[in-house]
Amino acid sequence: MSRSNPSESQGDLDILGSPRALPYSVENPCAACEIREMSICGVLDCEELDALIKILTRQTFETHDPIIDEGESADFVFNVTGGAVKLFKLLPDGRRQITGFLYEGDFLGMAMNDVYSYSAEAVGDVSLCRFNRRKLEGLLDTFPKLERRLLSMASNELAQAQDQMLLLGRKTAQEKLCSFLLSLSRRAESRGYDPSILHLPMSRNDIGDFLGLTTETVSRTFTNLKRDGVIRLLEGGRVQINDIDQLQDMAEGA
Amino acid sequence: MSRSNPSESQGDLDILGSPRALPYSVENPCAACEIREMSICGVLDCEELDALIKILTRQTFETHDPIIDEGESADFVFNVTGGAVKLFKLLPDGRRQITGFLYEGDFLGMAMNDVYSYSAEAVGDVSLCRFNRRKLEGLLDTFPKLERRLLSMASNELAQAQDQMLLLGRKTAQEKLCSFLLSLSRRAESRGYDPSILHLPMSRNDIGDFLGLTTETVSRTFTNLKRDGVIRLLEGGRVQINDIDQLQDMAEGA
DNA sequence: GCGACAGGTTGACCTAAATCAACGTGTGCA
DNA sequence: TGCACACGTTGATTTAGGTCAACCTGTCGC
Repeated sequence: MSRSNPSESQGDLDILGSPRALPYSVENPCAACEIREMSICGVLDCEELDALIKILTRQTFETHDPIIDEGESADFVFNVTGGAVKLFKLLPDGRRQITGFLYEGDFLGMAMNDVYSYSAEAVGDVSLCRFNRRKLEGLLDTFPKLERRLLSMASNELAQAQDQMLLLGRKTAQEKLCSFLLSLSRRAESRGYDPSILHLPMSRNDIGDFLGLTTETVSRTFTNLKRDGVIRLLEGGRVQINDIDQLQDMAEGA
Repeated sequence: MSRSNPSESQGDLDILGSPRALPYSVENPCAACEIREMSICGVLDCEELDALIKILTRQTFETHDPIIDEGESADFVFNVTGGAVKLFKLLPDGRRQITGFLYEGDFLGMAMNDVYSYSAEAVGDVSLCRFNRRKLEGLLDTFPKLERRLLSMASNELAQAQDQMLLLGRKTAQEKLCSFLLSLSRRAESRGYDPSILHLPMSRNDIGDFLGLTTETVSRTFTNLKRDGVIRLLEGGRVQINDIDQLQDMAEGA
């Protein structure tokens, strides 16, 4: 797929409803959306979803496709429905800081003014729901609980950002990598997956740019953790954690 | 003043109103509050402020007084009305990351769940308005514009946090310090002060813990900037910026 | 008036992580 | 079939910033 032309399909053309009489209108794919409960849409009920779907477009992206570019007019916000997305900021000479990875259910577009304050790119195959930002803001007046949900998401993101500052400013390479693996483990657990088997769709370079390290240091630190029996590298970019409590201690230098 | 007993005065006992017939109720000190416009209270009008003042307590603190402690039950949120506050997180071995400095007009308590996710301490003399969190949350239903304001503040804080991640993860000591001075300059300008004269109420050690550096490196970097004619150190912990454009370039490695 | 102490600066030296470099390995395309 | 390229690993060397130590200044309490 071309970088400049991700596939789009208008939500209201994308009729996937089953013939059974669902409690939702069959024209609304949101009703059947598997990740709805963990995303912003989770606070809305059936008829409210109809309002949401009118302002939504579905999109898909492949590895390295740009999703938004820092500095562009911030006309859209997104809901990740599948795959992983990286958010990053660049310095003029090309140094890059990844400020976060988003996975299914995550909302993209929280921290922004008129213009995107960071860029976003697909890590592997990604599917999104795209919303016109002005129209979504209009819905906030109609559905106060949507606003409440956004506020609580922003609050969580802020707490996460503070943890990341502690990591970037004060942790060693090993503590950084352990913290990263631990956060993936916690996320897996909260989504009902096995917390000891992690999927790492991103490259070593991406991990480095997230943790404030180089590719080489990330690779060496993985090797050390493997050697010390803390983790095992499985095929397919997966990692097995042998002792989560130990990892927790190592993440805090305890 | 004792660390454990900051002075308190109930807002509704603190009658400061002038005898003139103000458009506000004279019993409400918020009406005359100089920093109201830049804080959350700025969105409320006179009678709405009356609801706010019922749930507010004024407090003052001195240097090094703790204001909140990470892990404590998050029962209160605060509005800084004077002085500076530092927010920080600690690792078990004492390493510290300051995640932000708050000044007058700033809101303290955005990113939190049941429990404070960071600590806060006074930098110099501080005055605050303290709100019962549950009661303030109750007001959000009554005044939707208060909620909108909080969301936009959270959004700004998030953007700031992302800038700080770029700084901590990818900038050199000199770029870090220049970025810090530049952000103080921008804040001064936005508040109507001279952007080339900065007040630094915090210690070199605090600056180091904010920028992910040691005291010594901060001190040496100040010396270098002075030597290169970028800044001048004035008495009273103030700093004069000689060329803001140059500082801007140095902050981004351009 | 002075002794203790906190904060700041500077110097000498050290080290964690960066840089530079070589080399695998897998995958997709000619 | 093979070769170009992206990605990962490992080794040798460098370096930015940390650590350790000395010293200076101002100030606060006695």
